[in-house]
Amino acid sequence: MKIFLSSAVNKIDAKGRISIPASFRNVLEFQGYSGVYLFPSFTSSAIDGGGLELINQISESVERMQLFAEETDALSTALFADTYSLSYDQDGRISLPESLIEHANLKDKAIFVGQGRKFQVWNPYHFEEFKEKVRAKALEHRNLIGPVENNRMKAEEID
Amino acid sequence: MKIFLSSAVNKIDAKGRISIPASFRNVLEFQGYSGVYLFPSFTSSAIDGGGLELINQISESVERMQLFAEETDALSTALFADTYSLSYDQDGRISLPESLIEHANLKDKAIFVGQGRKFQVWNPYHFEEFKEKVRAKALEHRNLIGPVENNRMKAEEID
DNA sequence: TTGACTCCCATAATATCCCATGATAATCCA
DNA sequence: TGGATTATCATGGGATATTATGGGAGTCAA
Repeated sequence: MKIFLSSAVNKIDAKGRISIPASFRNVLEFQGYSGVYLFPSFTSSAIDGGGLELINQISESVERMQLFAEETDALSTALFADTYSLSYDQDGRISLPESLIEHANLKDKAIFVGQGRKFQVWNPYHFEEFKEKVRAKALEHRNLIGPVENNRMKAEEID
Repeated sequence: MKIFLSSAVNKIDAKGRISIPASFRNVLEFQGYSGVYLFPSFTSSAIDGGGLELINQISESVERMQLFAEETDALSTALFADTYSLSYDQDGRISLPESLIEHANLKDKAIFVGQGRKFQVWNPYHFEEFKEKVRAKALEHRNLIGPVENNRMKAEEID
């Protein structure tokens, strides 16, 4: 089990805690850290999250860019200033920082959405809206995705 | 045996469990994981499934995209948010997530349909309807199908 | 003290483990 | 070859483990 898959709605309790889905915790612990790295998504009102592998990939790609010193500083500030490292308790719960809650517009529930090597945390209501757009895009780009749908007839050829 | 062949109707029991056909389990274990990856089909009210090979092909096609590219979030959400990794128990059974049951309109029975490197899970009744449409279309387009040998797996890939 | 944050335990719902059974298919052997 | 013995498989059900979540008690700092 190596990647973040599927999605789950969990509750934010009265103390501000929320459970990380058990299947996500498996992936995180496989990467060697009983916690998550969270930061505001650049493109949506959601929280991006991942484990050690994600953080390593991001810092490596910054180094590979071979920028001038001040550009590297600016970029890593942009990437890491709002990134939180949160280790979860023995029941698998974290409490989210206020700035992330605001960025993602979270109220009493949040949905954890698997995206392969990372995941996102959304207000469930806003995620439904996003998903509608996603479906349209996925159909457009279906041919890029690989072998999944290529070995059988497409629906429009049948109906 | 390396590919998913033939089909079988199995029962969904009172606890929501269903057996993966034994011949499918052989293929899955050959790929190195005693479980399946399931996700809603983009084009039909069925569940698409496969093993490690399928999920690796999908993740590789996403990895090739840029980490922060604008559409990467959308695409990986479409691919991974509704994909479930379900390892079966020692009797070869899984319990299907509610969202997949709804998508495929499953009641008390489901048919597993081999499709080579992946398979599908259908409500048996809906699958029969689908097959009728496919047959009709195949007759219309039979002149396009070409020589038989080109469309079939080679013998050594099957045994 | 007050509020924020731990750690720990309780619980209900669900999922998984383990064993049993009947049916069918495969194997064996005289 | 044919009949009997074994395996394998799908499925049922009781027992156990896991999960998400609520809440009590202790810690620390302002």
